[in-house]
Amino acid sequence: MAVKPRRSQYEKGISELRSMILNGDFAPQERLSETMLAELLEISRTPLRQAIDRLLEEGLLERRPSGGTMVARITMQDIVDAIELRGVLEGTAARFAAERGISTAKIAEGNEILGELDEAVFSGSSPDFSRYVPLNLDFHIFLSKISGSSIMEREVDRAYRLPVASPIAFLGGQELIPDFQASLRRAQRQHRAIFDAIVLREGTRAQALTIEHARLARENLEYITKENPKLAEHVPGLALIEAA
Amino acid sequence: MAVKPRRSQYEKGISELRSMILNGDFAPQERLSETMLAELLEISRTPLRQAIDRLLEEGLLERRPSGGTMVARITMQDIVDAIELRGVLEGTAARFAAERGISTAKIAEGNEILGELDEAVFSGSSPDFSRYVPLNLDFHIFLSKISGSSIMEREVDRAYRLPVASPIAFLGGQELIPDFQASLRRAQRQHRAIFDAIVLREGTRAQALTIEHARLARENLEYITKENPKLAEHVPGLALIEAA
DNA sequence: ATCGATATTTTTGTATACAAATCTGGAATG
DNA sequence: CATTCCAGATTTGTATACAAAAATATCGAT
Repeated sequence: MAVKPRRSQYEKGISELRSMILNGDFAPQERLSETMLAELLEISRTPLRQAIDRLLEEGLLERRPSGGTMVARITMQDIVDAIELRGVLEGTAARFAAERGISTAKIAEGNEILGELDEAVFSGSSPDFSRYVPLNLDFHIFLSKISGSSIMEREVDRAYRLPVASPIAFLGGQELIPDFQASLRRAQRQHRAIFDAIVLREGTRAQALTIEHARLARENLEYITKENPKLAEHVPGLALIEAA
Repeated sequence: MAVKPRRSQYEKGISELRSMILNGDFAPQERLSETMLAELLEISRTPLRQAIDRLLEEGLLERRPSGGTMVARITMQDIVDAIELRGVLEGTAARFAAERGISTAKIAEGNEILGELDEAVFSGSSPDFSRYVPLNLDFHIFLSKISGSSIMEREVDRAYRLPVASPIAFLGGQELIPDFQASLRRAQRQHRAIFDAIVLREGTRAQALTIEHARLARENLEYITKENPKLAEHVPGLALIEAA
């Protein structure tokens, strides 16, 4: 781990500041001074300010009325809404793909991913999380790509960066959660149904299935908050939710 | 016009650079050097770079593979997609409003705006554009506000900044276009239908009507490109569309 | 003349200095 | 004792200097 990845200070600022925020390193309402942050992250104010601008865009930071920035106040409702929004955008991408049609090459590519996901989920006695997680992300990215719209592709990608809305947000420490095994199997059946609808050019169905698929994340969210709050530690960003 | 509005260099950079891009002041593929732009806009590179970052976010600028930035290549399909995306987001906001219900105060506020829009559109012998345009924007902003979701409000607002997707994109020089008068009357009837559905808590209907409402912009776009290309000058940004 | 290697110039990324705005604490005043 | 106002100290916004990287030009060899 001694290797320094040699990325720009700006990127370093974004990713380090983002993980500090998600980690709950800053008190709510606390004014974050630029000089303090620059010292903390060991970068100068110029790239730091770029990083701050970006995290303001993402909604992780908020401008304070008096000037200056602070960690955004995120409510449970915001997360539910962000998940729904992701579903709507992914659903629109799926509808576009169905309406516009996809090439046989893309059909093959989709079947390839789905086949590997089947392997990961159904082949052993219990799902293989470490294989599932990257493949699941692959499938979701694939969905946005086959929309045939660079605008949709960009906006779906952007929705993944909203707090706790990413399709892998709840999969981080999930090897620890036996209760989520059934959820994974359901998810994979939904993946197949979505792709099936797209291939059959059934846009409305593809869209509806995709929106419903995103709501699995909401179920996971509700399970964690109501049944097993200890798991919240494994979901980055869930810690900073306001008590509401 | 001697008064200097005393805004920050950063905001000045955004708005001036944006209008220069939409104006077609830069050749396609042309590499935009920071020093050149800084000189042109009479601001230093620091706020200029912030402005560039912002316009990259908005999709008006693109990073060149070799480094540096250039004006984004926007196709007609991108604009159609951006309009559809706006419809989807506004439609989701309308669905949220219907599903979650809105207060009687908000109902009154909506009726207020709709009443004034009726005045502007139906009272005289022909619609009053100068009154219609700001009221129309008011109604659309109102829609996102009553969604009850700050996330949706933000994302709808963001969609308005996508190239030529704003609900007022085609209304700039519209007093010159008699053919659009009927379109305005249809739009206002749709406004009423959307709000009616929201008040009646009919989420699916509100959503579908709102998406269809956005497609009026697509009709206007098609009219301009196919029937009356000269009008494209009045729609900022339409000039830089690739010939496809 | 063409290609490739090297030198020169330009361009971008980062740090830092400075100025304008804002905040904070406390003294003076009612 | 509360309030207003001011001075000092932060803090942010902007300009600029410098270094690293990239692009471009130059020149020589084939």
